[in-house]
Amino acid sequence: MHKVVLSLGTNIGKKHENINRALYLLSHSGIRILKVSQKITTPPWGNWNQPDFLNVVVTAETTMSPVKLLRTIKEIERNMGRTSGHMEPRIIDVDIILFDNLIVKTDKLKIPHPSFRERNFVLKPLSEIAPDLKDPETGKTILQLYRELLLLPFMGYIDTPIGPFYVAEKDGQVLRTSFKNMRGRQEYTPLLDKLLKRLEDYFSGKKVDFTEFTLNFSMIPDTYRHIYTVLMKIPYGAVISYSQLAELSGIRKGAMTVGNAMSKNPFPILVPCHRVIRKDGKIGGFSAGKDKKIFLLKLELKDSFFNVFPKGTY
DNA sequence: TGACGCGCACCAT
DNA sequence: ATGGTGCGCGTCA
Repeated sequence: MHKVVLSLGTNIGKKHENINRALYLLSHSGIRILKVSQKITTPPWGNWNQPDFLNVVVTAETTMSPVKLLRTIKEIERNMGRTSGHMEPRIIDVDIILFDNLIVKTDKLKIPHPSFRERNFVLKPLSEIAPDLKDPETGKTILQLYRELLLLPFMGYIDTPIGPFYVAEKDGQVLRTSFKNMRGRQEYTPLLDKLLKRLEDYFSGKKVDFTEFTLNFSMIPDTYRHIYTVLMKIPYGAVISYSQLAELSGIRKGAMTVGNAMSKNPFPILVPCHRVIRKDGKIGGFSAGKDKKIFLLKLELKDSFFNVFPKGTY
């Protein structure tokens, strides 16, 4: 007999009935439900333009293998009318969170669920029904993981034409932005919500001013912080060279310092390092890839991009 | 603590 | 291509 943890979610139709129906189907498919958590309502994450979710977590027993369990779950989802894909509204979604102490990492199946440690709607209810259960990957108990989750910065993202863009918040300030995946509590706050909507506007080509957001500069060296502050005064659609920015910041012969500061910019887009270009008219580097810098400059400069960067300069 | 060496999304030669 | 440049960081005493 294997002990498993499943997470169920729904955000279409009669949500309580969907959950109950899924539990009924599971329990008649060779999965013995042991404990069912409270149902909790969770705002959508990832794509917020959809209804709230209703979630529960269950502990259960089964003799099935992980792959067989996954197939059974997918079949139940299909039978209940699930058609939509990832990050879309769905009538039912069942995830395998834990399976004994097993660690599985294949394309089709990942156990433990790769992001369950960042999800309140899993850890909170699970810490009520199985606080002492251990995560085989970290060796920590569910209760420990839940306590740690509460200390994690809030994190969200939007899909942009140049890939996902991540933002994190701590104590009402923007902690980081990034084109790379970030760890954090997968939940929106009013601040993240507002920021992501502004970013959506920005990526759709609107002129957006991000200076209303307070950035957390606490772990940033003074010189870099100063350079970032000066750079934030360079408006949308304008560009400046590394050496000019150094001069504006009062650092003589500081082009390299500026380059270093740009390469470590913790707030891409909000601190507009993409507006800093080489003195010889070339584009210069960008941590997330030069193609992204070119996209952002085209976005801001529109047609005049080709005047500022004639053929062969990038 | 402080000095030293290294590396860097640059720049002028 | 090459070497000067400022700064932060890791290392060593």
